[in-house]
Amino acid sequence: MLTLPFDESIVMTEPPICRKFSRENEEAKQVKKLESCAKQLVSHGKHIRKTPEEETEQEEEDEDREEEDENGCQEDEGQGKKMTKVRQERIKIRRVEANARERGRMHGLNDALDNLRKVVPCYSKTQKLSKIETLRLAKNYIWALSEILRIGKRPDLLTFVQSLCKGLSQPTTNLVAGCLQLNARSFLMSQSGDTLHHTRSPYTSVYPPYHSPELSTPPSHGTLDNSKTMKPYSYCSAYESFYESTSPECTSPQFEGPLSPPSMNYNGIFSLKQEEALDYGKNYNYGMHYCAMAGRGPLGQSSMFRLPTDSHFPYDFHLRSQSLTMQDELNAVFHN
DNA sequence: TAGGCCATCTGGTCCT
DNA sequence: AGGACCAGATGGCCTA
Repeated sequence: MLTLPFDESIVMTEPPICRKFSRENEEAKQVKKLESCAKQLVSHGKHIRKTPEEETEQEEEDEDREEEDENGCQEDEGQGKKMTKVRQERIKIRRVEANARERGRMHGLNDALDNLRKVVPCYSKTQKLSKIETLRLAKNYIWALSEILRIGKRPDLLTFVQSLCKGLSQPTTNLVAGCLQLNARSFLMSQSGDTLHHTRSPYTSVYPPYHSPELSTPPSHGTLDNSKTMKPYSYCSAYESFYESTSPECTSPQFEGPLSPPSMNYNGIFSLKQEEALDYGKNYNYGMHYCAMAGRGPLGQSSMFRLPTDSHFPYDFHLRSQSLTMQDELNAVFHN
């Protein structure tokens, strides 16, 4: 399905993700503490037995093992108390070790999730998608790309975004939308200010890197620059380019700081969640509204989705009057 | 303050 | 026996 070559070893061999938060530092401390505790317990329980009492315990333990071998169920009779003590200690040791392993396993799982976050079309180091939303978005992304391969044709912009956001929570839908838009801005800014004449199709910023000759290699999972390499993901570049020159006041911030997901009117411009797929005729209007507003938000990202549906978009007439031309241009760009 | 998200602990189960 | 995996319980943190 997904033909993008993906070398898991690249992911797996990358250095452990630097844990930035104090809580994680505390966690690391706790891990070390517990591990040292476990080692102490292990060494105490298995190796360091120099006192006569401990040697006695060891002997009794060995005897008990022999007795268990012979009589199976006599462990609690006779010298059961000391045995229980030793066994309880061993059980504690195993429990501590198992806890450490479980922590490590969950950290591995989280690292894998972090890697997954980096390859879905919405990535921020500072505001991560939740685990469940990451999985949902990844599933949608895979599905959408599979559909592209199956159909052999690039879908309509909004159809693609709808696919991405299907089943996501409203905040995540907002986040993805905002992320795409902001990334588009970053992408445009990186084009040396030449926002109207891309040297490559905006599709290269939307679809996986293998669609772009310049990005023909899989994302480098092992570098610290993943956010930069993934930033170009955007489906809105083409739309934005139409407004860039006429909206000098709109300078979307880089998608780095804590991103407060734009509040979105559910019935409004970018209402994607749990709705039936819009037909292509509607897509245009939705796309225009969304992107126009995204570019025109007087307060930047946080306001880009807030206009109610019945409010008059200031450039509505402009859009309508140019709709056909722009649609043609968009089609030319997106269906290159 | 309630709810969401998360990390951790824990016991059970399965596999080697 | 021991490790991996899983799911439930619990408590902390954060945000609306």
